[in-house]
Amino acid sequence: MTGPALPAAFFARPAALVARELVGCVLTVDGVGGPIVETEAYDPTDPASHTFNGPTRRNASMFGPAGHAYVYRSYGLHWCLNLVCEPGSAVLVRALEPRHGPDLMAARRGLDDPFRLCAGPGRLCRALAVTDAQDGVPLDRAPFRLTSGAPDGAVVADRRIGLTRGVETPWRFLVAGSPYVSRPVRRPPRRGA
DNA sequence: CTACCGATCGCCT
DNA sequence: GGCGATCGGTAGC
Repeated sequence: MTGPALPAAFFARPAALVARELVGCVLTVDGVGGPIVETEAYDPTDPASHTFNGPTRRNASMFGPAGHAYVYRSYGLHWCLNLVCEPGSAVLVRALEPRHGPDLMAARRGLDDPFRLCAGPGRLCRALAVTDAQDGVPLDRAPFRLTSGAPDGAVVADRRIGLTRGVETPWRFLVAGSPYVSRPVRRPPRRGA
C-alpha cells in the first residue's frame, strides 16, 4: 500500500464522477481495509440524499470541505462511511475487498467469510471500526489512507440499493463479477458503458 | 435461493 | 410520531 493520498481536488467534483473513479482505490483505516469494489453517489438535487432538504445537524459534514468523511448512523444500528465531494455531495463506500488486516476484520465482525466481511456499508464500517468519531475527519491523513488503484475488472453503473426515492438514478458503481460486492448487478451494463 | 421481520435511534415533519 | 443510504436470523419455496 504505497503512493500518495488522493488530494482534496480529486473529491471536489460531481459525486457520480468521483464514485466511479473511487472503485479500485485502496482505503484503509489504521491499516485495515483494501480495494474499494462498490460505491454510491448522492448529491443535493437527489431526493434520496440526506442533503436534499438542505443543511441539518446530521449532514453538516456533507456541506463541509471535500475530501473529508461523513459518517452517519443507519437504522439506529449501523454506521455508514461517505467521502465528501462537492458541497452537499458524497460517495457512500458500500464494499471493499478485505485484503489488509483480514484477521482483525474477522474478529471485529465475528465472522470468517471474506466475501461477507465488508460487503455492505454497515458491515464495512464494523470491520474497519469506523464510527461517528470519524465524522468530519480529513481523508488524507491518519487514521485514513486512501490511494489510487485500478479496479480488478470492468466498473459498471447500476441502480442504488435500499432506497424509496431516486430509485432509477444509476449511481451505484461496482466491479462487474466481483465476489466482494454487497449485491451483484441488477441491471446489466449498457453496451459501451 | 428469496422474503419477511425485528432491532434500535437520530432526525425531521 | 414516523421513518430510514442496514443487517442477520428465520421461514418458506
